[in-house]
Amino acid sequence: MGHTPTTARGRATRERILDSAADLIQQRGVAAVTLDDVERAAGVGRSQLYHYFDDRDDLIRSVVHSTVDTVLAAQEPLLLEVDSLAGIHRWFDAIEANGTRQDAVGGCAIGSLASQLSGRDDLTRQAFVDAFARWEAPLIAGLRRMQESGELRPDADVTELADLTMAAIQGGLLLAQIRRTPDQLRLALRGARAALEDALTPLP
Amino acid sequence: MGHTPTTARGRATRERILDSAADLIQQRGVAAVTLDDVERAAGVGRSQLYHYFDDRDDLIRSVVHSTVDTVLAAQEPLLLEVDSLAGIHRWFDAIEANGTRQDAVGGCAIGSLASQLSGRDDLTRQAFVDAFARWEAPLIAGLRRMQESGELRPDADVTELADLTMAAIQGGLLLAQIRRTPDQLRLALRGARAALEDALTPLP
DNA sequence: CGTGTTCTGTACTTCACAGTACACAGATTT
DNA sequence: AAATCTGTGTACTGTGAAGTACAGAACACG
Repeated sequence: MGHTPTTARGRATRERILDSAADLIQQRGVAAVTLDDVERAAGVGRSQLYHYFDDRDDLIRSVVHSTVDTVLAAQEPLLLEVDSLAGIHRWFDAIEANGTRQDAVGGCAIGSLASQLSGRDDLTRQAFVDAFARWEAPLIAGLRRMQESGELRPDADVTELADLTMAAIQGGLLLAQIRRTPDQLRLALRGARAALEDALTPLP
Repeated sequence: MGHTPTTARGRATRERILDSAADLIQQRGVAAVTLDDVERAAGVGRSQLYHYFDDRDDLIRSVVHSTVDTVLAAQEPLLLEVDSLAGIHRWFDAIEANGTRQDAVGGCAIGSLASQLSGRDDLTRQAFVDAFARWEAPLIAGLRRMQESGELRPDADVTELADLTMAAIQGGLLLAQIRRTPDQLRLALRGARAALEDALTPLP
């Protein structure tokens, strides 16, 4: 785990390392980033890296955790609103808007990391399983509330609907990343929309 | 490009190298595979590698091409049948069956490579753009035939439906890879199914 | 202040891995 | 069977990048 900084300066340095590393990794991929690169980008020396992190792997793991936290923190306010079809549409719109930002055409930060690292060891893979579970949880909760309020059919499987939605997001972002055309995400979400609307209680 | 083998033995060796490299990369990811690993797995010496390939990058590129060809060749017979809802369902079923095979829980061979390598250079990224275009082409053609025969609504955008379907496949395989639960793919495809059925001509 | 602690800069070591050199073997042609 | 091309085995070199050593600066607290 390396040393946890106690002073403000130390915390700032650790953050700077983490942010620089996350940026570089996002741009070039995990394998193409060296510690020298991170040092240069963060403006720190070798000793800092090994002061705050055990080794390269520890740094990568820390980047994974920090990336997951960042993404989920950004999603949270919108995800908590998901308890009606309108709420879902607002969430989708936000995701699409976010995916259309120029710098986000690098795909989903979590998804990219996941496909690069999940083959590494089971512990790393588990980190991503957890990340997706945390991401999905508020969606499942919202869908369940929709079911209780009668908006969603009682026989609909909310877990499966949530899984399907996550898959659409990930697939859409992957294609957007490859094709460098952000609207792939919008199209991908159309499928999830269709499936969700199918599960609505039919109007009387 | 390295030397193209002229004898049967040469071709066999080149194939052996390519297959071993593809397997290793599929299992561990591009970065975690060294030339020594490939040599051992293929049972060849260093000189063979540099006889048939210019350098490591050339080998990787060749693996990409060969992987794309393999996947598309496997898909082709089913994709050509896609010109009715029943044909689509048969194709989906085959994809699901394939994704459920134990060794395929490593996600989509093309998708995995794409997210690892598309950030490298534009030429490599373009290879994946082409790969997905080739994959999608017969699907688009089939949907168009369905439109001409009246099975699909005339105002449906077949390209968008195809994109949406590809995204569902990729997202489903990514989640399946991370969660090691093959049925994520089945769920993901349910969204595509819903969108496709929405685009059918309503029964009179 | 001064003393211990946290933090930082630089130069070094080590090693794994890509890439090279070169000799040997097996086939094919005439 | 000589000549020559294609293919193969092994041992080597060079380098880039991870990891280490250690001295020096900034800071906390008496």
